[in-house]
Amino acid sequence: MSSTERLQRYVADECGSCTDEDLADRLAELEELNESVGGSDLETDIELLSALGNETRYKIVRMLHAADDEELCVCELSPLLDVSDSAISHALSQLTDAGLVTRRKEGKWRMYRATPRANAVLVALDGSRSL
Amino acid sequence: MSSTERLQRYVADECGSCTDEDLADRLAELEELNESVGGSDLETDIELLSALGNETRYKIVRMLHAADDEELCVCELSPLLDVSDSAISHALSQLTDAGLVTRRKEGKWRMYRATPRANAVLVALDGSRSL
DNA sequence: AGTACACTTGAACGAACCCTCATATGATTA
DNA sequence: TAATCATATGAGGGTTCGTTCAAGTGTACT
Repeated sequence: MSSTERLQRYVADECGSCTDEDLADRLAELEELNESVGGSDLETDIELLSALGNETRYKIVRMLHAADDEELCVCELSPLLDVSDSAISHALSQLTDAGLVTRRKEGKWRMYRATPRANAVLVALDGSRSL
Repeated sequence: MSSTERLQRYVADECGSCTDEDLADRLAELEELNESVGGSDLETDIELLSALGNETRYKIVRMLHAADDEELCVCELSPLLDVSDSAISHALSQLTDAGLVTRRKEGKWRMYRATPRANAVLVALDGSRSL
């Protein structure tokens, strides 16, 4: 069964009848909704969201965000995360790739900072909690 | 090696010296950052983020968001997603659990709508893209 | 140069995920 | 009541993920 048959029945249900033309119109409308999805850089957004959607990585970004635009070094994150340094490093790499943190060398230490985009997403999460 | 030793060396590097007291102070500061993480309902946020961090589910929410607060029925989502109806249904359940969409029965059809929280997060993503 | 340190990177492995197929449910129609 | 339809739910299996361990950089100190 093609899935447009079901859509045709739905439009008929909605409007009383549904010619092939009506169906084509509806499909075009839906296609337009989908276009707007494409315009949003799907891959980048999903990389960002799935990077944040993990406890270790989320906690890291939260701490950097709470640090109020100050940098933190790996050795400051480590005591509060109960995973290995290696896991933290993997997490930070992924967060960097996703555009959520930036990295800077300071002697033998590595400093990390949340990006404006990371802050924006966290602010949105906080602000929408009670909606 | 306890990870606080490394932190102690870091604080010493930063400030010239680091007594056990200085270290304890620093740890307390970091602990405070972590408290603010706890205040953000970690589990709920992560459920939301990881729900959105998948192509099928992200596309669904994007379409519902683009539909401008109108409902869409499963049969309208289906033609534009190249996965099975079953996969779409699984996706919608997970999105419902995560608080990103709401479900309503209309005869034999099920209507879905993006929640205010879903809209807020997508707006934040769009608004922060160029930062 | 050699050692210690602060991470980073790659391999590996169990756990979690995301899909499909088969089956169930609840509503509508014949 | 039986059949059909729209969707949901459960089981299964291949794939991806997240962590740890082991080994690799690059920097600083001796």
